[in-house]
Amino acid sequence: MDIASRRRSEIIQAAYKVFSEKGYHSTRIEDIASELNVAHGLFYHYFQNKLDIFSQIIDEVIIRITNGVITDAPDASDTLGEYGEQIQRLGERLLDLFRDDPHISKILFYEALGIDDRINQKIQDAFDLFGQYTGMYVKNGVEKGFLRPDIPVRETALAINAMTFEAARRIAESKDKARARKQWTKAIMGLMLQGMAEPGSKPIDK
Amino acid sequence: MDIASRRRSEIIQAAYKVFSEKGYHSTRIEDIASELNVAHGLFYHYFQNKLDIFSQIIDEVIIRITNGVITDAPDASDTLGEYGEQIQRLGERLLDLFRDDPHISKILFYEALGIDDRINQKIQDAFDLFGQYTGMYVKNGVEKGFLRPDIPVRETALAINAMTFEAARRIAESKDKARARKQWTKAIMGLMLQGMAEPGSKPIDK
Amino acid sequence: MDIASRRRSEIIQAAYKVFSEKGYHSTRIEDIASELNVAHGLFYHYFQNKLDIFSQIIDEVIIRITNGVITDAPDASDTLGEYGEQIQRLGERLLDLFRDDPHISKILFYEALGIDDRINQKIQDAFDLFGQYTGMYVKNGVEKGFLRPDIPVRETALAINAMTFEAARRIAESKDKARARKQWTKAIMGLMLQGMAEPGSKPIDK
Amino acid sequence: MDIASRRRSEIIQAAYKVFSEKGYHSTRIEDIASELNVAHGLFYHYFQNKLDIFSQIIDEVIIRITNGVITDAPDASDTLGEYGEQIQRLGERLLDLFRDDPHISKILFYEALGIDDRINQKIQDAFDLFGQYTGMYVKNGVEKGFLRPDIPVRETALAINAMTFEAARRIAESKDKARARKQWTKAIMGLMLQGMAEPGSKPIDK
DNA sequence: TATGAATGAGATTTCATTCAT
DNA sequence: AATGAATGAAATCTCATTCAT
Repeated sequence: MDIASRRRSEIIQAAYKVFSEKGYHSTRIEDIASELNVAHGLFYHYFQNKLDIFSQIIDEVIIRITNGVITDAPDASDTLGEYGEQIQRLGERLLDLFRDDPHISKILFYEALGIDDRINQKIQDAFDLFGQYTGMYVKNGVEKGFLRPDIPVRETALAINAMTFEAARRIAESKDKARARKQWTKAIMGLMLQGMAEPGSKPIDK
Repeated sequence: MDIASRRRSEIIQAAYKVFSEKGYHSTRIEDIASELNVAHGLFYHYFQNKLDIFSQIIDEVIIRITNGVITDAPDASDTLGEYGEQIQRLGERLLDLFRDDPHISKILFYEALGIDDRINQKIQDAFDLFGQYTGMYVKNGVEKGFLRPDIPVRETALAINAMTFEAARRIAESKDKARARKQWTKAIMGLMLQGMAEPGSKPIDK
Repeated sequence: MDIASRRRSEIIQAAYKVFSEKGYHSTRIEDIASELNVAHGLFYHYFQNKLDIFSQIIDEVIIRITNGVITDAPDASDTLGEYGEQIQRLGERLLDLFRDDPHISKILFYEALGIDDRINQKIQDAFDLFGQYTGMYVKNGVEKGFLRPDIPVRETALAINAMTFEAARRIAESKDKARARKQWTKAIMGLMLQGMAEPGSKPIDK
Repeated sequence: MDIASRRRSEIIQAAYKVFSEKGYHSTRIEDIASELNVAHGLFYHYFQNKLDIFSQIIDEVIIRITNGVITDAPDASDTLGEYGEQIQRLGERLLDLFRDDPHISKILFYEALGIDDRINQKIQDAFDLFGQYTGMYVKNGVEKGFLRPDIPVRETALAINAMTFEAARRIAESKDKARARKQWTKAIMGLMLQGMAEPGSKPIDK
């Protein structure tokens, strides 16, 4: 890797840290530069402007999540049991990502929105993509017959993701992360596989 | 209502609109003032500064949601059937709120975070409160015996809320809102009451 | 005194107080008005603008000092003894004025200068007038033969005044005002009548 | 001297000039900048804000006076004659300072007071220090026996300083500065060493 | 590649003053 | 006479961006 590329990623690293700590608007180019003990003018040798680097950082974060999470083939499971294992692995990988990089949560959920329409769209697109991916799992389960056929696939997938991201955010902020993770996994897996109802209790027919 | 109070709410209305459209940082005091055809100096007769009014708007939004949603006694249901109805009413009221005021979604989910730590905290607190409220429903169900006793109450409650707010946001952005709402309701109610599993399919024991 | 005149002097009183406490630039018209529990718009029924009232206050202060101090005929004393008594009475009257109104010192020495050229000039003129008045005493003493004939009258008079105003300012700020006043009187009278030299000590001839 | 330091002192020089001409409040940052044909934003690279630079200027002025005036050892004189010479040198050095820099008088006596409490205090402290210094001279004279033992040291010292600063101010404003200086020196030295009384005239006993 | 001095647009905020009621 | 809502000029300060070195 040449010097320029190294510098470039150093700046990205520094910016990533500062953005996630202070937020986009409170971060001055100077803050990023002084994080590296470098003149702030140098910044503009590597990036167009402030939004440019932020946008790239968001891209990277999204790619990181995408690559980290999307690995299994969604049609690999043939039984509810396999499905459960598969979906849990999926969630675990996501939680690992957030655990290993505490900035991800802050920048993605708190600092990235409301800055720029294109960034909003990017994030929106990413969540849509995750939704589609989760949706493929659900669809597979329905087609294979181990998930209810009347499930609204897209909305259910997005709901699962919403729960999962909420879990990631909450675990990141919790004291006892190990315990929080266990509880959240149980809660989400429970809702997905069984629902909350005590077997035997019957809802009224509608 | 005297002139001052009227002006005050006019300014809040205008600010609410502009903030939700342009976001906090892109909104200039001038934008709010010119929305009312008023000198921008007038703003400072009624509010300390830009953050002050934004903070008050967030307060109002939170109060509106709280009042709109929290009405039923969480221990009113005695059967899974009643519980289902009750929880659905709850969700419907929330969706009504978001449907009736399109700005609410934009300002709450896209523009409010990352502006100021106190605002972040306020929103965090509100979501925690909603979580506790939902948690009381779940707890009631567990105690009455129609919900599984091994549910992690707090996390499940937060998961339910996460799904519900995701639904609200998605419906607000959807074209066919009526249909979206129906699908989302079905998805969430399905996850909560039944889970996704096709009855008969058995997960592996763990 | 009619209502209008009463209001007018109420406002002057309030303004005098606030100006002397906060200084000209830090005083808002609102501060003056709220001191009287009156709408700030009312101010402009009685005064042209902020500088107008400040200028009038300075006028009043100067008149007060002038009237309070300038009473004796400067040529009334015929001996050094009478002169000493006369000049001491003069100083005492000035110190009384400053003692009875603690604001005078603050507004005159700390807050009035550097606001406006015309105000500077006014104060300058007043001090010149006091200098001329003191100068008449000195001149009388020289002419009557009990003061040294080689005294530079104008400068000596201004020097005496400078000491006296310094005394006034310092006494106003001192804890034990009675003692401070005694010491200052002794110091100034001593310099004027005797100088500091121990009789017997002779300066080198020049 | 590097570019930054040079610029820094250029700005101080320009500010010093403009402040002394227009006063603190009438001086806009823009005025200082345009004095140097420089963008006003540059100001903020070198100084925190307007008060910051003014405060530094006052510091410098005080240091300049202190260094320029306080040089002799106050206990160096053993006779009234030596004392007279010493004290005159002291005054001359002060007058030289004010003569060589016409701004000093304007900024110190007209523009610096009433701006900010900390600045007021600074000036107050400086005058107190000068008072103590002069007081050491007086004390030395009393101890050596060539000054009257009943002199109130502190007040007399402050009175001497008050006269001297009044002299400095008046000379700065006079047309014929050389003559004014001669007269003032004579007046002050006369008061200090001899008093005004014609030898032979006796004050009444008290 | 690196520096950091310099620029200047732009936003917030203050508050003296006006004026309709 | 009294009110206080409304105006808008003006000033401070910030900081992304440029560019000469």
